[in-house]
Amino acid sequence: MDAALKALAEPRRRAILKLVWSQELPATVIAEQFPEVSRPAVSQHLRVLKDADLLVERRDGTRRLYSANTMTMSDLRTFLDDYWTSGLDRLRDVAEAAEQAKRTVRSDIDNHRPDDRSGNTKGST
Amino acid sequence: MDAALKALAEPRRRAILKLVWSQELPATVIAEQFPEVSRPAVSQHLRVLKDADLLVERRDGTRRLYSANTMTMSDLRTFLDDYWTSGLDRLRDVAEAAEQAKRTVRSDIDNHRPDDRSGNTKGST
DNA sequence: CACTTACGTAAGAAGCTGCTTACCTTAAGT
DNA sequence: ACTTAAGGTAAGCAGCTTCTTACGTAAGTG
Repeated sequence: MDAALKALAEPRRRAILKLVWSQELPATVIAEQFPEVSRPAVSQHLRVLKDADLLVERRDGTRRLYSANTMTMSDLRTFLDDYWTSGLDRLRDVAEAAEQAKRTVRSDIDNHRPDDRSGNTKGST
Repeated sequence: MDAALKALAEPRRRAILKLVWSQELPATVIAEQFPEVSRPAVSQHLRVLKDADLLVERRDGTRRLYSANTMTMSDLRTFLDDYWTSGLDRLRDVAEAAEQAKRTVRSDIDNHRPDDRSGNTKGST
């Protein structure tokens, strides 16, 4: 799912996916829609999309027919939906931490530095 | 909108966004949830999210309170939805091109090379 | 006013991405 | 068998991302 989002972040890949959204197309034809870049470039995009499960490849002789895996798209929608609604519990936790931080700074600095998140106080020189 | 997708492609940014999904949090508290990376790193992520309009920043004294702009998220959902359903017309075009390509190759090669999309047939040595 | 907290920005290192050219393989045609 | 079409893979490069450290600045506190 993570891969799908990353794949879609690339405009060219979105364009490719759009192309094969409603029907199968052979790699060459897809590549021809993008005269800006070389065929191998498109081929690589196709691989990324396929790896992200957004594309399905079907062999026909020497040709590779690609078509969008629309299911992954709807899965993605669900995923995003889920993503934000989930984990609201631990947020409560964080919210409290925020409040705490606000009122305990004075006493907090007494034993540790909130800003110094890394433990290495490496003395330069 | 493009920016929003790119911003969400980064796992860390998704995590940050999730954190401020239901309430405002000051930058420091957000940063504290990610001990893996430095505070500036988180600050930079916050900027990207803000630029993508996924975050809203509010000043309170020396603090910056961040909260998710949920509207952008729903806009994004709409955008994605739209994206795939739109442009189905020109696809018809491409589909036909595909068929054409299939049956006119023989005569097509007679006047041009389909694979040689770049015009430079630079003779090496 | 001095000090500290909160937080952004600058500059540079390291790694990832997308592109290109060159090459290789597989399936058809003849 | 030879040739061509289709298309993936390899290697390398340029540019973008992400991270780090160091620094700068605005707002409170004594």
